[in-house]
Amino acid sequence: MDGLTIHEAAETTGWSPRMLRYIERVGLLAMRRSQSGYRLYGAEELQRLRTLRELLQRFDVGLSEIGFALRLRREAELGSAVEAWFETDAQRPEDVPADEWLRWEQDKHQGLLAANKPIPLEIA
Amino acid sequence: MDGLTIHEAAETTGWSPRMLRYIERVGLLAMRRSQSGYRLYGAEELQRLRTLRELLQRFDVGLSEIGFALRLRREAELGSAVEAWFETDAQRPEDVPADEWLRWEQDKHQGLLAANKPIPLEIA
DNA sequence: ACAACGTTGACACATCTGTGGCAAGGTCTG
DNA sequence: CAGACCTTGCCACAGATGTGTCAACGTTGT
Repeated sequence: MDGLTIHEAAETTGWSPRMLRYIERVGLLAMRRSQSGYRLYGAEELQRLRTLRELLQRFDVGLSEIGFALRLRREAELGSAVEAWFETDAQRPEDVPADEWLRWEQDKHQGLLAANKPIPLEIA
Repeated sequence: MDGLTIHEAAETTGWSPRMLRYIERVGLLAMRRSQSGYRLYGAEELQRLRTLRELLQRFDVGLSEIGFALRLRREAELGSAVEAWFETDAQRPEDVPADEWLRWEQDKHQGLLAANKPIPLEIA
């Protein structure tokens, strides 16, 4: 029985057992299982879980977002489509007027929306 | 006054005026404004909005997800941190047992969770 | 065999996302 | 100047995310 049980893993990683199952459920990590179906956490898994935790806290992102990043690198079509959409404003013609329309203090404090500065769209 | 108004833009792009404002609010596109503050939509903007629409429908993703993709390419640190997290299972030692633990039919029908097949984590 | 722990599934709840609608007030046009 | 349209802000609401807890049932260790 090599590997910690879910409670032990929870203690050393900072996640709750509940969340460890959830992380698996949303598709971020697939733990290996004992024959009877118990999840087994080895050194790698534990490390990875800790790293994930730091990642989320450091950048204030959610599991679903990491999940999307995973989708981006898994589904090539999606990746290039998104890439293409962003890229569309790479070759900008020179006629961007003195842009003021950006009083982007909006409600940054309110938190979550508009942490991204928008892509300035140049006219045709 | 070059450019359509928000209602006109709404009609030709398929978004509602409400959503056009929302898209701006979440940081995906910054429309240029008339001196009095009206949003102005030119050919480029319209095209981009249509493309965005297709993108979301084709891959069933949300604005927030595109927003995150934007963050990924804007914030270099975030990007590499996420990349690094995924990469950690690139150089896998050869001892992956006959992996069964993947009866990933879970509740795929139930919809949104686990559309991602999880990263199989190899033991140490 | 009994306690301690694991598994999935369900109920619950706060917060966020994506929409709509409405109010109060500014702008444009006939 | 009146009507139509714009702006931002707020209320509302369904569905998703992130967590907790509890139930019903299987596994393990002493």
